[in-house]
Amino acid sequence: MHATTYRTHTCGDLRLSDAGKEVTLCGWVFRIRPFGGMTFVDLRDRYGITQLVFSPQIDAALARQAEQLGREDVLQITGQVVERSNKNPALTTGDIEVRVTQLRVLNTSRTPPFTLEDQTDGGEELRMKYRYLDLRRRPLQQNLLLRHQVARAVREFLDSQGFVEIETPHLIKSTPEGARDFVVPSRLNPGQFYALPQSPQTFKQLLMVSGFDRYYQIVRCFRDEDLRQDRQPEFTQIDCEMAFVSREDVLQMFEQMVRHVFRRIRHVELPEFPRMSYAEAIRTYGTDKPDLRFGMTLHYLKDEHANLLEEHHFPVLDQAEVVAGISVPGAASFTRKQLDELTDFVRRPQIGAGGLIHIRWLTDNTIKSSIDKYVPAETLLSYAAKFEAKPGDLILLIAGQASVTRRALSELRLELGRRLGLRAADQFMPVWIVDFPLLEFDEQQRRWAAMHHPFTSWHPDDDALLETEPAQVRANAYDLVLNGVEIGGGSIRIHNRTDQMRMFRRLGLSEQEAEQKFGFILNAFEYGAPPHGGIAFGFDRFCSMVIANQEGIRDFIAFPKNNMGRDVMLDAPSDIDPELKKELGL
RNA sequence: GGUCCGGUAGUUUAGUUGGUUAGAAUGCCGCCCUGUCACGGCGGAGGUCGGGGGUUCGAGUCCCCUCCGGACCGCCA
Repeated sequence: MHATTYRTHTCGDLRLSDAGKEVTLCGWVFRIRPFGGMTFVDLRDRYGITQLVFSPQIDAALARQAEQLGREDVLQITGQVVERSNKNPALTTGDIEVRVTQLRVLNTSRTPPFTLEDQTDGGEELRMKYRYLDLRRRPLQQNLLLRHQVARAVREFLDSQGFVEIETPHLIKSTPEGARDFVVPSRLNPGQFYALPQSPQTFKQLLMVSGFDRYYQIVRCFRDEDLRQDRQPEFTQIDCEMAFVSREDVLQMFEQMVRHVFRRIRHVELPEFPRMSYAEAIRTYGTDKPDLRFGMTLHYLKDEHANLLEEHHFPVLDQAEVVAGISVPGAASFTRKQLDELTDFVRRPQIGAGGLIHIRWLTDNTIKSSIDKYVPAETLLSYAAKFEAKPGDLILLIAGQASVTRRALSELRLELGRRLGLRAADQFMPVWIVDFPLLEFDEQQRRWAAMHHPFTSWHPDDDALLETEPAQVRANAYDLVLNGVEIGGGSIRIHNRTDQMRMFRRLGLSEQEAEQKFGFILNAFEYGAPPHGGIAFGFDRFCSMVIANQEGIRDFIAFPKNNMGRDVMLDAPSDIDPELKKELGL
């Protein structure tokens, strides 16, 4: 199948049944084991590794030549497939070897700056600089090969459901709202700029207006914001939109798509996708992207609505807006050192809790707590009971401002889940988060901003609240969360001019601004726009979850940027020719 | 915009309170070795301790500035 004028087989092809054949292989020298006289070479390509034998008994001159080969030299060899006397069960080709009779060095290699083993000795920076070498390593090859399979499975499913892949432009118009745009100067229109799309959002809505009632695209998107382990300035979305659908239709369709991919790639049947409201997620997990692989949910002694605390004359508790915590099963035996570490963890500036109160409910039914000076044991015991705790459990409490406390507990829960091995790499727990708030108040800009995006429709029951109680309006939006990672999100869209204008007005855009920035879509809505909605998946994240159940995405992208948005291999971004700059009117 | 961690042979790293010639592993080079598969044995070369400035009799080590990398907060509709 992979035979060419250069080779008859790949390095992963040959089996015992091929013994006796004369074959020609091409590949890279992976490891070389010279003995006096005979030399073994592991020849590698993306299909596998085949052991070559050079021996004085076959060709003395060739055997001497083989001793001079270096790692990563590119070879073409011809020889006879023979059964091995010592088989290697670790290799799929381990039953055979090739006794080489002809050797041609197609190209030599300098010694690579790091080893190309599965566990490389290379540091991050070096591997990025020599990305093409890093990509020779098996783990990264596997990632990219599987990424290709994920994309295939996605297309296979969507094609089967009548979706049409349509390309949309990359040179578009900069719009307010959302992330910072990357811009491209226009030579033909000096002083003016295109923007690169943050997503094809408005185009896919226009395609709905055009009647392509099932659209998708695996498409590059660009956002000029700071990077993270799971965020790149250019990333790939599975962008989807459907006309004549309700939220239920969209959730059903894409639950099936995700199931299909997991079946194809992981041979895993996912559990049913439960639904959870945004409010419930925040209350019980402290986050809108809960990891449902384990429990340890949040319990409240005091919140915005109720106070179960007694008066303790202990300001930390008495003055807190929220007092909440989690019960850690079997952790009452944690040492002082472990508890101190957890305290430091929640007090880190990024998390910002004031401190951590612990209540250890020992197996002899006694209580040991950091606050037993202030709170009597029987009261602590009654508090512990509210956490569905039992003897042997550790209760960790945080008191303070509501949002900070919830976030700290959410992070603490994940950290403990990690330490206790509750976040299993082979377990997948999806959940749809629904009923997000439509709007959130941007304290810096002193205005309301769309939580999802400004084209999201709202719950009909909340229509009257848009102008009066914006914080109370529920969006017709949804996120798909898998093991604590947001892998997709979407909404049912606004599809008439009147409501879209109400939204823009709510966001503080004047009639003129709305017309100038979004006139094209407002106009389109006046020509028979159908009800529609959709979803977009972060394809890189989706792949990293499907393939490895991990959050980082760089190892699933062939040529990623570093955390300053630089391509260290190309050394981009860089200065441009002053002449070019002049032509562009910069 | 901010916080934290790191930068020492090609590579990954150790380096005590500031004190003799900066140590190891791996890779590389040479010699030996005919069944290894992380082959093995012996030997060798390889360092502007990221850069600059300062403190000191003396700085890899302490201080200041700076560059680079990583993680995170803000930000990411």
